[in-house]
Amino acid sequence: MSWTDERIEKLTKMWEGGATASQIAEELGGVSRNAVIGKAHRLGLKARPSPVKANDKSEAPAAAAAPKPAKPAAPVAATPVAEARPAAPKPAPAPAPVEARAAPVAPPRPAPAAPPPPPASAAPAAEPAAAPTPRVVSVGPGGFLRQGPGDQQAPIPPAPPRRLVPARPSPEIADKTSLLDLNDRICRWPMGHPGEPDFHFCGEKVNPGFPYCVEHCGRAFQAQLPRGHRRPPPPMPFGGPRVR
DNA sequence: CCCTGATTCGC
DNA sequence: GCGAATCAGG
Repeated sequence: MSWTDERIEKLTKMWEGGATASQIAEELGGVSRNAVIGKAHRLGLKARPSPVKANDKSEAPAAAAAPKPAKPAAPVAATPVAEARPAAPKPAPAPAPVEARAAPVAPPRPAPAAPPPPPASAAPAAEPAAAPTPRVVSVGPGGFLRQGPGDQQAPIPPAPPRRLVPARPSPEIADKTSLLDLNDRICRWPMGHPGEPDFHFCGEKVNPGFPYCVEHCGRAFQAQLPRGHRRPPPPMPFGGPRVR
């Protein structure tokens, strides 16, 4: 396989869209993950959080004078990854006292409405939230509170009168198409994000011969328009790369 | 182990 | 330019 313009374009779009090299390689076909990464680098589109290069070294005056010119990362439009890296003042990581919060009894059902996607940077301003009385509290089955190490609360609270029952699907998704409901005849277009309480599938009758309904076939399979008058890419399944 | 991206280096 | 091999963190 060679890097045709179309393949390069697809690689670029997916890379900037946050797809992993493996996903891109699988999508393109005929190339390995390494090939995708290598090509991406040669194309100059780098700048993505690497698990191995997550460290930002603060001035390495020693022999580590990196000869790398540190490519300006090009005008990468919108990197969905929060890349807040001041790299300058790195105060000692606040030795946060044992993070402990008094865990309230978790409500057994999720919030009724799907939580809106969190902003790009989840918690930029680290809230102090210094609990004046750090206590280790955990919640055991049934919702009772376990005692913490320094916690000398006399008697063990009475056993919860409730008995544990299997979790039930929340009413929000009770009548929606779940993974187990999928078959060859219903549209498996994902709605929402996997893992979220109301994640489900489209569930419409499929466009015969396709895995999706007519509407979603239109999203999944698009005619390749001549260069120049292409429409902007439609939203990716799952709503695109997750913003964490 | 799996995954990830980065880098190297022979081709 | 290409990509397998390798590295290294999560």
